Amino acid sequence: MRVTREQVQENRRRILEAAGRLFREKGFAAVTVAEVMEAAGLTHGGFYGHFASKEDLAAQALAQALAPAPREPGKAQDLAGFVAAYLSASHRDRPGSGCALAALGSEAARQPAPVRRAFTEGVEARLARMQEAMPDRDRAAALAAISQLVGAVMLARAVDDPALSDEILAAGRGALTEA
Amino acid sequence: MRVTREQVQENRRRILEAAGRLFREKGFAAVTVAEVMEAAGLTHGGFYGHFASKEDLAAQALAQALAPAPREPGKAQDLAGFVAAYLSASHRDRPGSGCALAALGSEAARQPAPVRRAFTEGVEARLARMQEAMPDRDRAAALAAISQLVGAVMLARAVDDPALSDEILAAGRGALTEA
DNA sequence: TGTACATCAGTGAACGCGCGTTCACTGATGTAC
DNA sequence: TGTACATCAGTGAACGCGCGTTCACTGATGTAC
Repeated sequence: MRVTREQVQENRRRILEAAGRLFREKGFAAVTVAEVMEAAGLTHGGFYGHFASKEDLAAQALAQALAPAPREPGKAQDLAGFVAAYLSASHRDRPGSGCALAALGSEAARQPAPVRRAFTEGVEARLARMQEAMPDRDRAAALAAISQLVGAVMLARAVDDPALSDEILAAGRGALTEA
Repeated sequence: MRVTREQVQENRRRILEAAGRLFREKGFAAVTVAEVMEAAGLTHGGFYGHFASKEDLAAQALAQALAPAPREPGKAQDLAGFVAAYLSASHRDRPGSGCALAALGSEAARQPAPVRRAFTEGVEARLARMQEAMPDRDRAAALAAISQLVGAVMLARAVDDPALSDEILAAGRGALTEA
């Protein structure tokens, strides 16, 4: 059944949103096209009307997931607050709505070119933000901070010992706060 | 054709070695049992004589890949040297023989229990080593250093811009050397 | 030590299943008049 | 504005393929005597 042009755009948006969440939760390989479409409230057959392939979806969903959220104008960069939120148990426990760099980092290196491109642009966007939040430090310090954040969340998620997981997050907060 | 008991052990060793390399290079999902067996010089049918399942192989291969290399006795811990080697282009470009934490980190969080157990033991072993290399710092500092190292290599591999990739590694070296 | 037989590691064909992708069809939307 | 028809987004069955796993078989090893 045909659908209004507005509904087409809304459906596309829902597919991308569901894909972004599912990829972050389960990884690229474990998510199926049918699963994404079902999460978006559609059937799998219509998928190829919106995207050329699963790879195309992965690249676009990653790009959207990593697109910088529009910053409230006038709101100052708050490094301490950002670090606390990033290295929180809540972020660790909700990868689906969290940072895609930490959720998909080691998988991204093996993805086809468009996916790596989206990932790289995400790193660059986060770098720009981090530099704004650390105006008295150089670009290298901002890059190191991003590595620290991403590495800590990734390890905190992978480890099966809750105490060690909490310790990893706390250690990251300590390292980035004292610096 | 039956094979000597020594050959059985040698074959098992080769399967684990090939699996450890392939999993780090391609990730858990992208590696097939047949591919591992072929890399070990065998045919796929014999696999289940050695391992209960692909998951069992993943857990054992990861445990072996993360087992601490026997340290040369008397050799002092050299933090600067370790950091330089870990954050080198050579390590970045050879995941198959590199650190499994960086190669499989974000995927490990979604693996079944035995794989996560092996990963966790790997983190603990690296933590013990790192603490020996940083005798004047506390455990949290060692954990933060590991997060920094793992995060930097992971990002350096995922990014598709060689200059940015080099920059990420250099930033990590700077952060861990000045501290 | 030599021999006969039992064992069993490895082989390769086959099975079942799930996945990405395709396609004929449906029926509501959009448009020409 | 109303009507007839063309368009096309979405549906769901089907296809092809690759993968994990199983299994009957082979033939060299291991062992009992």
